[in-house]
Amino acid sequence: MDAKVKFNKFLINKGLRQTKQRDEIVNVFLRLERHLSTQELFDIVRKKDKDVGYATVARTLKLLAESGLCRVVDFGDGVQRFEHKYGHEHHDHLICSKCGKFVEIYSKKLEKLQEELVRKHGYTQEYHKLDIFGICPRCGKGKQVV
Amino acid sequence: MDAKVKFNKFLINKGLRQTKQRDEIVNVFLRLERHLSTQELFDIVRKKDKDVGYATVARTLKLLAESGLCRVVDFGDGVQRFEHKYGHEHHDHLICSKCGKFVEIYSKKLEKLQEELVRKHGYTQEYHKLDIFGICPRCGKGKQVV
DNA sequence: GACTTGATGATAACGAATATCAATATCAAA
DNA sequence: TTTGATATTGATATTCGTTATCATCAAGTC
Repeated sequence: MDAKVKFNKFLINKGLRQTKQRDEIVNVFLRLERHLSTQELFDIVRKKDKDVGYATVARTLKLLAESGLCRVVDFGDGVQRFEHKYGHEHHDHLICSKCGKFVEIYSKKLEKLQEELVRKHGYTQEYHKLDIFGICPRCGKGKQVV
Repeated sequence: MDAKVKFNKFLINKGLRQTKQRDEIVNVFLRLERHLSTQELFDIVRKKDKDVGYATVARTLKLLAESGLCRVVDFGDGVQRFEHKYGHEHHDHLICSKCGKFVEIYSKKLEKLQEELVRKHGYTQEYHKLDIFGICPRCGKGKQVV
């Protein structure tokens, strides 16, 4: 199912309305394949349409998360960022602590191990969040031979 | 080396001073083997001594983190919490998303796998943070048979 | 004991997320 | 199509944890 369709179904299911602003915001978000903060998305949307407020962008991102189209990522800098989720494989992040550049990482083995650990403690996993911080090749160049 | 001694060495190394307030705050923190927010630690310290301000507790926790005695944990609720690090094995967290109860988890295999992943991308790992959210046995009881 | 300079406490400033509210738009029903 | 109940909106106020400010105080050196 198309992501946009899924969102609209979500709205109807919740008794919410489809509006011009929500359409615009969701369209822009879905088109951009990257992590965005509320402010960043607001700035982009605002360039096309002066009639969209910050609050509406924030509210719509919340709805997008609720609907399963995106998820919140929090690298601990106090800013919530949102990334695509629907139609995207789960992944974790490897973040350069110097320049902030990150890559998405995934390992089936890792996931399985985590699941095992959870079961061992009697928990039922809902989701997890693995952020690895390190130095990227570019930032580490010339620093050491390892 | 005793944790307290290590902290005092850290202070001297940085050209900082040992004060009554820092002593008190560090003592209380080291005695309590649990995660604490600035506010929580402040409340506890304040009960013993009315002459310690919130700002000093916040500043001291920052120093404790810098000195390697504690680390910041952030479960994404907007509050920084601090946990012991010195003399404690590295571990990750398995958190109940219903009641907030958590257990510390550790797996050597998991750590190794992560290290491999990092190397594969040409990064040099500094640290990582794995939080798994799920339902704890108590909260999940009677809900489903799985 | 005096002096240099870091430390302190109270509180202001900050920043992001969220709440508020009057005006407006949606959409189902008439 | 018009209407009306109510969800939505934009601007902004509020909230809340963290951080900065600054006059006063105290640690540690001489």
